[in-house]
Amino acid sequence: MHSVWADDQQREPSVEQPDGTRRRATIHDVAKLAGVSRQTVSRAVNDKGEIDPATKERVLEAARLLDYRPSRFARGMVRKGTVTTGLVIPDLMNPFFPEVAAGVLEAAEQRGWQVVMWDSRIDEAREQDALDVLSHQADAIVGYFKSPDDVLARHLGGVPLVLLERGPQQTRFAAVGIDAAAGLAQGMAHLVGAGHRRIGMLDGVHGPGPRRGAFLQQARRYGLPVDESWITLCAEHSVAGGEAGMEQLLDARPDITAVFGFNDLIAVGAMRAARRRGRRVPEDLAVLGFDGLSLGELVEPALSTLHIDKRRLGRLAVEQVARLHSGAEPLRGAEAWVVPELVVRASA
Amino acid sequence: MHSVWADDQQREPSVEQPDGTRRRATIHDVAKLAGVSRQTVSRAVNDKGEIDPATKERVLEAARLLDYRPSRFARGMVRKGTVTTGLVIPDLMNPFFPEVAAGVLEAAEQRGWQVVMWDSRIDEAREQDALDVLSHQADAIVGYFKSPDDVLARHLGGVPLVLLERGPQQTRFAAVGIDAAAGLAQGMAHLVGAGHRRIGMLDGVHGPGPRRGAFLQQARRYGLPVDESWITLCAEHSVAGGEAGMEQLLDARPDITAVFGFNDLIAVGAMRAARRRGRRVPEDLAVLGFDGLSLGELVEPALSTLHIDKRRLGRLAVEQVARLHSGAEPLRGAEAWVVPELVVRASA
DNA sequence: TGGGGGCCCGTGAGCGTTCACGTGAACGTT
DNA sequence: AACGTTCACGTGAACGCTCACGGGCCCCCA
Repeated sequence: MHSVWADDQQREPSVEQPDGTRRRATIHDVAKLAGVSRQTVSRAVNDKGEIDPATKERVLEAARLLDYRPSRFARGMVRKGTVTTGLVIPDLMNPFFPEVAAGVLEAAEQRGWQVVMWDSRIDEAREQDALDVLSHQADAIVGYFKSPDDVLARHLGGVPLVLLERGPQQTRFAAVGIDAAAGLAQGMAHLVGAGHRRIGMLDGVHGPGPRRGAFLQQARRYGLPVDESWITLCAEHSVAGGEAGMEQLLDARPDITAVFGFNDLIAVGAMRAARRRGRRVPEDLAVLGFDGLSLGELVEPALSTLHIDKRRLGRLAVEQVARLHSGAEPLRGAEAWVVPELVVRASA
Repeated sequence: MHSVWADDQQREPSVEQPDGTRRRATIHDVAKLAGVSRQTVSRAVNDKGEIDPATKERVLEAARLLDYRPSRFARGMVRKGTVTTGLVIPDLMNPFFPEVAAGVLEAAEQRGWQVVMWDSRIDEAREQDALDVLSHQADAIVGYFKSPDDVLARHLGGVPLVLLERGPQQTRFAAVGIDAAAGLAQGMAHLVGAGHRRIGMLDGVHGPGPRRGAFLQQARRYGLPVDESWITLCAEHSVAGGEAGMEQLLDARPDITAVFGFNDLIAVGAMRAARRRGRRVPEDLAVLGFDGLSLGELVEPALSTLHIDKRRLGRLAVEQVARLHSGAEPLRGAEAWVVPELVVRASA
């Protein structure tokens, strides 16, 4: 069976107007061409009952001829219930975020919601552009944002927002967080248990955050000779960033025996840089990551890491949106946190 | 400065109706509360001119009180120009696709378009669900689809479609393809140039496609003792799939000296399986991938691969959409193809 | 022969905005 | 004193669709 659709859909506008310009066909155009009323056209395209099969076919033929497609706006006006949420991701190249996105998409699909996605590329200005646009087009927004609360509020225009990876004390918006403290408790226990006391950290670009805080807290707890000077900032959250950071850290603290990376990418970079400097991993230097990317299993040696369930993070965020949407109180505290789980492989 | 927004936005509906139920506030509610006309409210929220600063403030205050947000549907009705395209990705866990998506998002953002995303998870039914939904909500759709043209057309309802990675001879829709032939010409030349003649292939789940075709063509060209029996299908496009496939291929053809993987993930799996079997890579077995994922640089040995510019692929797809949208002829042939580039690293 | 009940189909209203006007007041100009 | 201008704001219409009706028509049974 040859379908007319596939051929006709390539040309865009379809109805000639008095002034010569072309315009998308409306339900009225179809009705006129088929010699019926708008309502009958509506019945045909939405295949509801109460229509003669013959006229239905005639109407559909007319619709095909005019390349008619119902306006989603007009439809949305009268049929309530299409929910769209915006999703703002900082960096699609970092394998962490696609997985979070997958969780969001999965949960959204289950609820019959749609997700319009935006890549802020770790740029604060683009992040605000995202808000400006999405606040007009979405019923709620979830995502990663660097901007402070008041800036967000200004660009939000009253649209509900769910922040990813911010603790309740860090924002007055609804949020879904990662329990860095619980994660580092496991991680540091493991490192210390293996005899390490001189432990460095490669922190992310944003500087002091929960992960660094938890790291220092654990260091104090075990009485390690570790303070801020054992921490190096990486210029970017990538393997290259980790390599550069590690070079720097090794210069500053040549005597470290273990290093904790802000995320797996950085940790992998750290391993590479260390080996280039002639240090064996894990014998001379243990490396612990954070995130649990699947690429950690692929590198040599396999990366020990604090694994977090990224899909769950995304699903939780959608859950939060649902609560805001229904007027319920958003989850606060432990329910809205995902706690990392130590995965011991070869690197530490 | 304390913003009212951030607090109020948490509760959802706002206007009490005669029957007791609650309803989202409309521009009319705000107008009534502020004691002005709809038009003045419109002027205030869109901050256009011709309004007294004092009344503007009064109106905005009323809007805040009612948690008023303009309906995107009503707006879309009267203000034309918001373009939304649907993006259907088969598997967000495969690092290849997020990068394509990044290209799509980038190009869409430049044009001021929005992208609603859908993860079909390599499921043909979900793929059609995606079409059913997106055909109602998007002005065009781009993505990966397994379904044949006529099925697609049936679920498309006339919405323009741009297929990713299908050659012009494989579909009557607009498409953006990968020049597998050109890629494999480089790849096989390299392998043969290194002395290999017994070359196997780990193909993807979908069976015979352009990559396999090009592989066999090159094998014939060089007169290699290679036919379909040197090809093993992998159950999934993942490292695990590649490992399993490689086991099988080594059983069937223990004498191969090189193998070409359908994609990098499979190729990495192949390397791992081969090494587990005691074969050194590349000395005993050369491995060549396809895709150019950045994780290829991270594994041991680093993966040689046919690199493709995935972002460009995404950008091209948006370009195609733009053409369809403007009524122009879509790109056909070479302009709509991205050609792989051989990147020689350690594995081959 | 009248009336009840399916079937098809059309009509008006309304969804929430914005746009193109129109209006009245205040002010300055000749 | 009459008139044009500017400013601040309001009024009807239109956007494209669906929903709740209402109205013919034909058939069947009393």
